[in-house]
Amino acid sequence: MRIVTWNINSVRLRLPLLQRLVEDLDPDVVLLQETKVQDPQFPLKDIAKLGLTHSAIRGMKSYNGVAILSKHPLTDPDGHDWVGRDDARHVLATLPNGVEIHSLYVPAGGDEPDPAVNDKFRHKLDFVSEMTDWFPRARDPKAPILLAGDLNIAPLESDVWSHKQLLKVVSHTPVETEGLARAQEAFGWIDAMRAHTPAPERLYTWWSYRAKDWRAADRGRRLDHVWLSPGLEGTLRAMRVIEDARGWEKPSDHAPVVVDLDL
DNA sequence: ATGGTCGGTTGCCGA
Repeated sequence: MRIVTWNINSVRLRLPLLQRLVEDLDPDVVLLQETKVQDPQFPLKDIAKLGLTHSAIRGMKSYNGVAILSKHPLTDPDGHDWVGRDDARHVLATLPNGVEIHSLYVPAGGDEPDPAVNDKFRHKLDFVSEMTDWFPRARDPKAPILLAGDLNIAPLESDVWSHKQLLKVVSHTPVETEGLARAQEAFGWIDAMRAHTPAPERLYTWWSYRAKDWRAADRGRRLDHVWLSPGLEGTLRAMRVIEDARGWEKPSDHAPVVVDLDL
């Protein structure tokens, strides 16, 4: 089974790029983040033409928004609002093979990495903390669960272009990377991208729009992740970051990540 | 040290 996750940064603007991605990769399931559209306006009919006829979506006006798009039927769609905000950052659904899929968009956290003065950073830390507690309470790690999306944290030194220069930059500060490590440990999540491509090999999924030549500068960060529950241990067959998609016409600033699981 | 670019029921805000 092939699963793709992508922060698309507006699903309506980039529908042609989604079409190209689906034609190129023929995925069973696509997870999206930053769809930036309310549910009634989500382009489900166009996406069904690509063969992704089943969906679980949670959107809002202008900001955030997550989706699960699938060739196969989806049951028990749901979503959670951590930190008590109804802001469309999480959706989940179950595939016919029993695998539960979660699409997640963690708050970016603003510019100032100090929760005392920056409410966006406080929100990010609280969101990760509540999510950390939720999974062991609500789910059995032995169950087959995949969690993927834009976690907005690059945890390892080789997940960023310069560990030293980014230590005080939101996405790579110790309080964030330690929080993400706790979330991973609390449920026993397997970091599928790093299981396939171990550190210290360079592995990025995001390059700023502000660089004049993103490919040459290669100042990337691994903000997008695919996590597997212990119940899915041993199923990972392949993983690839579709870096070329960052160079397509009118690109998202995130590249898609594809995993193949033996299910 | 600074400013750089995107998207959205836009003229700022969030990323």
